[in-house]
Amino acid sequence: MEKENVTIYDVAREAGVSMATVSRVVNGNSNVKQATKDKVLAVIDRLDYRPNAVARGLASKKTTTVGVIIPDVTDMFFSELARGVDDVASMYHYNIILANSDDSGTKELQVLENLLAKQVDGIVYMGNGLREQLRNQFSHSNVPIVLAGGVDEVNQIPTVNIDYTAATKDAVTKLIKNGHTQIAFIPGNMQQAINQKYRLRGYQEALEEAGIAFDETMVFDAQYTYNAGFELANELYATTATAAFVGADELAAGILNGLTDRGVNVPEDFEIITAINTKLTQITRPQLSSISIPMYDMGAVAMRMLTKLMDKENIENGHLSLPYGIISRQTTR
Amino acid sequence: MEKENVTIYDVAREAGVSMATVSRVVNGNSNVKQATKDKVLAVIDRLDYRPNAVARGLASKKTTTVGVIIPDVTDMFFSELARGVDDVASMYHYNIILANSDDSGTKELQVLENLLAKQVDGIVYMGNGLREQLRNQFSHSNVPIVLAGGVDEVNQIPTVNIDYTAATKDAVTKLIKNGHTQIAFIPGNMQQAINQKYRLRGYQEALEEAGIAFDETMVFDAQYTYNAGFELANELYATTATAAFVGADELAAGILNGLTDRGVNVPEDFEIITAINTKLTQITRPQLSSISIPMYDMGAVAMRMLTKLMDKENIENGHLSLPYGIISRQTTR
DNA sequence: AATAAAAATGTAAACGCTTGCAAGAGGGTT
DNA sequence: AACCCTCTTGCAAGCGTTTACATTTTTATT
Repeated sequence: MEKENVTIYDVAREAGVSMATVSRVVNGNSNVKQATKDKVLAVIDRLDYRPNAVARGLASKKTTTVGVIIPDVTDMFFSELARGVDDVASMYHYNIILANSDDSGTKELQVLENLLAKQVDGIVYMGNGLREQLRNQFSHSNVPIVLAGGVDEVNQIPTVNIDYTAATKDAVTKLIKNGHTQIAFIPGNMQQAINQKYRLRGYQEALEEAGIAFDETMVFDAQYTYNAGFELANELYATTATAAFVGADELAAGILNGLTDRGVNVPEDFEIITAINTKLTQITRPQLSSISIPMYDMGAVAMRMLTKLMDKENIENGHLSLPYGIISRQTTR
Repeated sequence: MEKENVTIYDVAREAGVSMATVSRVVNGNSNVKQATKDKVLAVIDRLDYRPNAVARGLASKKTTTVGVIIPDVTDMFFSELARGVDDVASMYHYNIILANSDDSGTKELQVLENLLAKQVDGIVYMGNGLREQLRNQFSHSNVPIVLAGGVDEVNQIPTVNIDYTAATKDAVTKLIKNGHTQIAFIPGNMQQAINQKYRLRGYQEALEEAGIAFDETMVFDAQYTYNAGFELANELYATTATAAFVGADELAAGILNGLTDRGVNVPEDFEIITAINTKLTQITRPQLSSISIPMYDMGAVAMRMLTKLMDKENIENGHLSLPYGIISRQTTR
C-alpha cells in the first residue's frame, strides 16, 4: 500500500539512462532513440511512475491549470458555462480550479489572489460585470484572462458573450409586434452593467423604434430568484403592463407562476419573454418563450480563446459575440 | 507592468534576514521576534510579495488543493453538493479542482490519474456508485477520499449521504397511505447501485409492509432527463399505475407535464413524489412533492470530513447519514 | 578511413519554498 | 564568572522536474 513515491530518478536508474532522457520521453519531447524510448516506457509502466505535476510546475513555470471565477456553480446559466469551459480545458489537458465568488467584490479579489498564488496559467472570469479593482489586479498580473458571458464596459479584456443589447431589442420588439405598448423591463439586478447599460439600451431602442415613449415606472429591479419573481408578480399585477421582458429564467418562472396564481392568463392577458434559455423554459407551464443563448458554447469558446492566449498565439478578435436566437414557446402569442 | 516575480529571497535580502525567517513569518509559524516580523511584513507589503504555492507544494508536500470528481456540474443535485464542498473548502483554505466525469468509468479513471499527478491533498468523489476499478485506484493511493451523496456498497470508503432506502420507503409508504396499490417505481438509471439496491429495497419494503405484492412491470428504467420523463408519461399512461415514485426532479417534471398534457389530473388521478428537492419542485405546476435532501450540507459535511482525514485526525464515524424529510406539495394529496 | 554534421544522451543548474539542525543572543542561577 | 536555558535566527539540504549546454554516438559524405 505504501507506494513510496517513485520519482523520475528511480526510473532513470532502472532504465539505465539519465533523468533528462526520462523527462524527454515523458514529455514526448525532442528526439529520443526508439529503443531507448521503449526501454524507458517499460520501466515507467513497471514502476507505475506518475510524473509529479507540482515539481513540473515549478521547473517549467506552467501548471496546466486554469482558474475559473464563477458567481455561483448552482446557477444554471453559469454552471452551463463552466461545463463548456471544463470540457475544452480537459481537451487541451488543463484542469480547472473552480472558485465561487458570489459576485462579491471582496471575495473575487481574494479568490484571484489565491489563483495567482497557485500559479494558474490562465483565468476565465464569469460575472455580470468587471469591477474596477478587479480589472486593476488583472492588468497588474501577466496571466491571460478571458471573460465569459459577461461584459467589459471598456472592452479591455478578451470577452465572449452575445450582443445583449441586440438580443434584448429583438425580444422587446417581438412583444411590441404582438401589440404591446406597456412592457415591463425586469432584467434582474439593475446595478449590473449588463442590465443597466446593455439590456436597458436594447429595451429603449426597441421602444424608440416603435415610437413608444420610455416609461421609467416600467423598469423593475429584482433579485435573480424564483421567489423574487413570485412576489414581483403582485406588483406587476397592479400596473398597466401587459407584457414583460425578464432577465433570467428563474425570475421569469416566479413571475409566471405568480401571475397565473392571481388568475392572469399567460399569454392571453400577459406575455412574457425571458433572456436565457435554460431547461426551465420547457418545464414551466406554459413554457417560457426566450432568447436562446449558447451558454455551453460561450464557455467552450472562452476557454479555447484562453488556450490561445496562453500559447501566446495571436488572437484575431478578442471580443466575440456568439449568435443567439429567439424561441417562441407558450408565454408569447 | 512586468512584475518580475519577487521571491522569498528578495524579501529576505531587503529585510536583512534569512529566507528561513521570511518563511516563518509567512507561515505565521513558530517564534519570530515581533520586531523582525513587523520588518518582514513591511517589506512583503512594499514588494507586493506573493508566496508561490507551487514551490510551497513541492517543498512541503501539501498543495492545499482537493480534487472534486463530479458527474456533471450542470446537474442541479451535484452542483448543489459542489457548492457545499467549495464553501467549506475555502473556509479551510483549500481550493478545489473540479473535474466532470459524466459518470463514465474511463473518464473517472483518467480524471483520478490527473488529480493524483497534481498532488491533491484529498478527493471528494461524487457519483452514483463506486466502480470496482476506481475503488482499486483509490486504495492504491494514500490520498484521503470521501464519497459525497453516493453509496459505497461495501462500506469501505468514508461517505456522507442520506438513508436512501428509508427515504424511498417513507415516500412510497405515503403513497400507499393515500390508497394506491399500483405504484410505479421510476428511480432513473437502474444500473446504478443507488437505485438497483438501495431505493428498490425501500420500495419493496414499503410494499411488503402494506401487504402489496411486488410487481416487476411497475419498475421503469429511465434516463435522468426531462424528455425521458415526458416520453415515459405515455408508457405510464398505458399501465394501471395510479402513482409514481420518481428518482429525480427533472425526470419527474417530464412525467408530470407529459401526463398533464394527456389530460391526466395530478394529483387527483395520479400522484407523484420525487426523490430530490431542487428548485424545480416549486416551479412545476402543480408543485412536486418530494423527499428533501440536504444537498448543500452533504457536500459541506463531506468536505469537512475530508479536512479531518487530511489532518490525520480520527474520524469517529466514517459513514454519515444526514437527516431527510418529506415535503408534501401539490402532486400528492 | 577521415571528417563533418546530425542525433542522442548526459550534466548540472535552476525553479521558490520548507524545515531539521546548528548556532547566536540574552537572561537567570549559583 | 561559569553554566544552562530559552528564544531567535541562519544554514543548507532537499522537494521532483525541466532545460541550457556539453558530450558522446551515429550516420552521411567524400
